[in-house]
Amino acid sequence: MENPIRIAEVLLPLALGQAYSYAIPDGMELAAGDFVEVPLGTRSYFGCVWEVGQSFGTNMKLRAVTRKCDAPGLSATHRKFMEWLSAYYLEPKGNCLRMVMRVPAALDDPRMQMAWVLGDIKPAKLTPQRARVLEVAGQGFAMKTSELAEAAGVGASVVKALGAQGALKEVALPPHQKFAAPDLNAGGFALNGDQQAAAQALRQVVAGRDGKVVLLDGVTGSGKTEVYFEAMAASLAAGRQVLLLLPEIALTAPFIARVERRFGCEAAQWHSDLRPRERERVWRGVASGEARIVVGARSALFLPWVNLGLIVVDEEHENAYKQDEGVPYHARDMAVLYGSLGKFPVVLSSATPSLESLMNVDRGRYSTVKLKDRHGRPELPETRLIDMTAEKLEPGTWLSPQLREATALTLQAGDQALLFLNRRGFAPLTLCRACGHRLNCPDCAAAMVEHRFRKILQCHHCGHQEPVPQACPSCGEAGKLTPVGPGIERLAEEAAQLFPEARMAILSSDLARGQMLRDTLRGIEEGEFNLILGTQLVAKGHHFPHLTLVGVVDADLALESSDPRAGERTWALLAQVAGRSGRGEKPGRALVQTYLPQHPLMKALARGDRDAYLNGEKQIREVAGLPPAGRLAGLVISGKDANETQRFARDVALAAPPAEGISVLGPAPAPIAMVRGRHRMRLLVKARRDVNLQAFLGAWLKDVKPKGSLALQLDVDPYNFL
DNA sequence: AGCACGCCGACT
DNA sequence: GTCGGCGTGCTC
Repeated sequence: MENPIRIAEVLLPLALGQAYSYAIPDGMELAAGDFVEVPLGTRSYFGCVWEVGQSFGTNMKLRAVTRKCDAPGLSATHRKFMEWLSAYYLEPKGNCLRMVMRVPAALDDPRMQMAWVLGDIKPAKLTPQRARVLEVAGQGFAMKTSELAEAAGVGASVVKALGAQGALKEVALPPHQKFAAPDLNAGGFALNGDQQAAAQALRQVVAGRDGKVVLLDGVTGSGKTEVYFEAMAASLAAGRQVLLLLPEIALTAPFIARVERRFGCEAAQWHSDLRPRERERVWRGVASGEARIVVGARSALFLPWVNLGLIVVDEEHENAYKQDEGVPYHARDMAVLYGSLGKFPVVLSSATPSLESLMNVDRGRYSTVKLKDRHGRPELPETRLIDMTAEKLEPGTWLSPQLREATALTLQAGDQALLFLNRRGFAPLTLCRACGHRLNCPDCAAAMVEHRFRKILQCHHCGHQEPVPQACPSCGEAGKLTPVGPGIERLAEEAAQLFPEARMAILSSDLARGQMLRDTLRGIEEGEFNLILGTQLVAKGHHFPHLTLVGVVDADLALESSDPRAGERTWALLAQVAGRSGRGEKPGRALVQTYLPQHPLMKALARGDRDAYLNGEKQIREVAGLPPAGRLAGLVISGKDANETQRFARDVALAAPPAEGISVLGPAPAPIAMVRGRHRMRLLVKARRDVNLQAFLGAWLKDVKPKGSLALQLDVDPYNFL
């Protein structure tokens, strides 16, 4: 009998469904969770030990683990989380692990990390690429080869060549700055009675350490933030890490400052546009347990937590929690799953909770804590519908006389008014009046949207842009192209004519970003502007204390989608926008322009009756077997050739095994039938809640192999019907 | 994800 | 006749 060989089952961050076996060399101690370096094919990869075992002389000759990384290993809970994630979304385990291992530099030995700064010598030949590298290096940050190359938009060889010439100098990176421990007494808030009771309830849940989920349900201005801060404090006091998830983190500087004031320490931030060095610092800080508070976007869930004690999901109803590329996961659902695996609580916070969460409360799976407005105001300000079917508007105008008059009076009174239209650009559609031709994206089945401020036509699906043509590209007639329908820029034109004296601010994601956006928001808060025009951006939690009138220009926009959650989303959006008004001293009101004044959603909105709307919506979903009463999975089949794509989609549909409680609908052209030159067909799987949807999908799709340009994308619990 | 191995068009 | 295009499939 030969000696047993010790074997490490190593999962690699690649699209692989299972771990690969490697021999553990003599003298190396490995445990499950450890990060290691292993050879694969001709290259070397970092991976994670999934299991260790031994084997008695098999005939398979194994390659050996090269190195054990210094980084702390992945916890058993986190590995279990990856297993569940993989099983739930039917995604290869390696792809799930990849979301954890997106920071390869964090696995390198920190002592070995070298970086470049500007050298003393000028390069012999100054090519444009080299100039860009030197410009980036001249900013004074020491950067690693790959970082510098990426920042300058050149290959790594350019950097290395400059290094060899002495134009760049190699230096050892300074150690990362440490994350300080929180000071829980740094900045407490005075809580009112309601808040104290709510905070106490959350503290008890945190003390329970058993994966409970609490829905914190209260309108804007009820102080949910201060309440969940107390839950975070309780978890921190117990020595654990806390994660605060936000739907998007681009605009949250003031919010982060608030977190840091409360806890007297730096909050680690995690989002997609962190600099590589900071990304590495946060990853290491979380892995070592030193970073105690992380405020992050959805992907922060996959940081290598060692001691996570609480996740707070702020604005839990937000669609931004759903990832649609790569592994299509929902961060709110995965936070709940992680909590149950790690036996720690999860707090879901919202002024307009998702039907999913409310139904989980009904079923007794979640508990709920409700907060009333601190100033005794009703949930929604006084809201009135404007029946647009009865209005006779001049062509090319979108503001009804009622809304115009109300806006004028508001401005006269020295107050602020907000006109909300959830559509970017000038006009969503451009037609030729001579021949009827419609300006479409060359690569997508979608109209080009005119952006007049930037003087371009842009496709909102692939980003393609071109200048606005003078003549129709189809019939050649000049001056006959006509914008059709309103966007926020066109509304701004109308408003500027109606209210020439107004100090107008326009808030749209493609017009204002970064510092400019922050300046505009501050200007609004300080009363510098009195007429605000905005898209979705204005619904997102900004505080506009002088706002007394909100006008919704087209309340029906979001309802037109084929998505089963269209109504729910419309409600959340309209309630949040309407709720912007009357947050200061003076009461506010909302005027809502709609062509569907008899729609149950509009009628409930006018009465400020959230429960009536939600109950109606729940019934609709129950009857139709739609989420959360039933379950869905979406399949998008795409390919370069229309016929081939259709045929494959039909074959896939026919291959579906019959199953009790499950129906496969389609194939039908996807709502956007072509994107980036790829034709798209869609299948929808509808399942009863009590059947195993994953087992069905797994059995169905295990033998389906898209060939050539064909691709199949599975989306369990789809949210965005594209 | 890479990277090698494969089979069809424009070149010395 | 080769060089190389990138489609397909494998990596412990």
